[in-house]
Amino acid sequence: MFAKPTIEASQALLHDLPRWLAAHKRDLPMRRDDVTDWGTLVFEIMSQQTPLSRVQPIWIDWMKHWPTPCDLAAASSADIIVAWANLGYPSRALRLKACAATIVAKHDGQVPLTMKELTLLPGVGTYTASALLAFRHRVRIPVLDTNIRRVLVRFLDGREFPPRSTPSKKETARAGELLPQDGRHAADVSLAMMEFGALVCTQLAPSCTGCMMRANCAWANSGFPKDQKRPTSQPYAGTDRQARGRIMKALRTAHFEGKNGLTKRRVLDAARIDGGDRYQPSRVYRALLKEGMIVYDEERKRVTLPR
DNA sequence: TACTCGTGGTG
DNA sequence: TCACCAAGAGT
Repeated sequence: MFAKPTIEASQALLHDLPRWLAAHKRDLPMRRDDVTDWGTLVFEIMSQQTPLSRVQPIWIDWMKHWPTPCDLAAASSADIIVAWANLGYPSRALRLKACAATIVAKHDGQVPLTMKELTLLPGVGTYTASALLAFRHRVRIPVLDTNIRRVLVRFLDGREFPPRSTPSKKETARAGELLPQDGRHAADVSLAMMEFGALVCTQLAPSCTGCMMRANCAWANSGFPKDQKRPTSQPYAGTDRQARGRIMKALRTAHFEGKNGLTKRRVLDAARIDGGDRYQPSRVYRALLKEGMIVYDEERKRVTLPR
């Protein structure tokens, strides 16, 4: 299922790709050496399913306001959700605050540096933990994001897409075995594969013409076979997610403008969208309350972001 | 395991 | 125009 690289393929992955990266590397403030562990962790969580171009300005502003876990743990949830702005999946903002609180409570304010401790933090999964250890601390550990997985299965296995939505143990093991022994070099290889997947070996329209990896690419050498089942794309228009987004945007705007929340009626109106069913507004409203994303003030009769 | 969780750019 | 996409995690 998961092929080992040939000598030539290994050479391409371990030497050609890092060299390519050096020539194409962007000077991102999130990658600078003086960024703290916490800054890196914030960046990785913001980057989950989110384009870097959208993350960069918000991350810069965010780190000025809340440079340490202690700062964020003490901040208002409402301010945090407003600062999260249009990054999407705003539950990540609350998880990031919970993550900060856990680091303060259980790790004396210092970001822990073991896979076990990291993945126990709210919002931190296998990818985020390994990315912090590899890119910030040069630990030799496989980093399997969607780009690296796609690059590896195309280049080594001749498949268009990874077989599962989440990496199996065998896939993770193969990715770990092919890394160079030196941690610093290994991190360069991972970052190069990630960037290469994002810029060249893309999901929809890879730039295979003139690709520097083509000679050893198993996918190219087998004629670019199309995968039968493509990754499931998620509809959005008319869904609960869109309705939730409308509510959160209305409350972010109200909070930003200094208003004391909105009436429940206004909130339910905001949730009415084309394609939604008649129960959708109240359904998503209740869900957001339950998740702690919004709060209802009984006395003032106002819906607000959580304090 | 499969499903749910936003948002705005893009070909 | 609109389906598809972008450094995953939680349940």
